[in-house]
Amino acid sequence: MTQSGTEAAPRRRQARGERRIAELLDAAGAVFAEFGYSATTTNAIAARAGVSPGTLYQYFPNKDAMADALAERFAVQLHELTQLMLVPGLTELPLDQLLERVLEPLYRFHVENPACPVLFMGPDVPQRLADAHAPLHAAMVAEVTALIAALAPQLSAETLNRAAHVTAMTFKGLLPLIMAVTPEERPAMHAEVTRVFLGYITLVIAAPGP
Amino acid sequence: MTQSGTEAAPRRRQARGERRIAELLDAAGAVFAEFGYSATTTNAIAARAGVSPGTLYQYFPNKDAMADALAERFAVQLHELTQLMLVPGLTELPLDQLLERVLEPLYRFHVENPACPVLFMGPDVPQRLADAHAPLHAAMVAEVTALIAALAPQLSAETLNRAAHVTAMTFKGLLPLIMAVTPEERPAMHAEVTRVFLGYITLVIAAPGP
DNA sequence: CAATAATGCGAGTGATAGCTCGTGTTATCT
DNA sequence: AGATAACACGAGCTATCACTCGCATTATTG
Repeated sequence: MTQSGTEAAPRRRQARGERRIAELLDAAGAVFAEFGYSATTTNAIAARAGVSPGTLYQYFPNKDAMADALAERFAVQLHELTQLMLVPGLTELPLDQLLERVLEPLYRFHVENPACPVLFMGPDVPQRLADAHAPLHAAMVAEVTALIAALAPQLSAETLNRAAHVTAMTFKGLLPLIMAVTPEERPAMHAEVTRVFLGYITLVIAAPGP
Repeated sequence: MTQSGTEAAPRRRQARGERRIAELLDAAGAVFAEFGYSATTTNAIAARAGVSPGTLYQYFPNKDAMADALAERFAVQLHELTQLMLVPGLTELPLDQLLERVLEPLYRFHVENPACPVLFMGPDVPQRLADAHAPLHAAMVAEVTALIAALAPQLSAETLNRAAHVTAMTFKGLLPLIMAVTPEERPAMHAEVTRVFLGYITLVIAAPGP
């Protein structure tokens, strides 16, 4: 007990270490996206990052911690993206333009980060990771609920909530389709997918109140 | 070479063996649905079926073969289901009734067979299994294409095809939502999900021709 | 320029899971 | 009944993978 017995080691991190962490997370994202969670080996992540397994374990205590850190990074980025989307007057726009504004950045983010859906929606992620995703999903549903509520004030809270859930899951379900097509086909597919939301939300708005 | 050198062993299977195979596939379905493909252990499947690992390997050469056999069983059942759905005069029905007729059996099948989406859509299934799924998906898209074509004859083949793909993926994406809710909530969720298709197909039909 | 600490390596270790094999049991055939 | 073959067992083999450890290298501190 030289200074403070219970306190953890200070571990002053150098700039090189921070870079390594980012590189390792990038590599983990690439490998998770390609093979899924369970089938991804830590040695493969280390190799993809161009470092040895030992180096990986200097920065992350285990495989789960890598997934957690990556998921946390995605959660932060998605939160920032959402804040940018929700500009005042958004609900004043025509529905098709509103949808375009909301959906386009989300599509782009997931296309650029294919590991995100793997970690948040994969069937073989550890339970704790799925739990960590719950608040993020809940926040997304809450945003959608607020949007639909502004467009269809006559609906009950329960109806709104169900519509928001369905909207969110429709988005998640159609993501693979957008990610799968070639970049040339993407705009057309993107437009077609947006029409799913246009059709559904139109119906929701037109529904009679309680 | 007692009888025929190249011919494989005849292996006359007893009724008990057939039952075991079915039990093992049922158990595999339950465990795959619960843990995903990679995280499922063959010992867990054997334990769930109430037999020893050795017995499992008497009927299946390896884990992949189990998934293949299970997927094949699903494919056959889905094909039969589809044939039952496509009765003459189906496209004469009002759109909401048509959708109900088509979607309800599909929902029920997947709720009763949760391993089906895991094997056909999971991110960690072996490549060969994903390939095996391609023709099934293509058949489904072809059926949907034919249905939409009957409803909207003015559309080009390319437009029809894209709409069918989007419809199929929307279905796949919304499946987890239906499977996740409690049986009491299921009818309401079911109806809400059907509205997604109603809204989208309405838009597709209303689109101008080329 | 030491001294100290962070970074980096990669062969090696322990545990896990797919799979085997020798043996025993049950069913079918003559 | 006896012979043959399918069925069943479960301890154990082997390959794989998450993870470790001792040591070398590079950066920061005084």
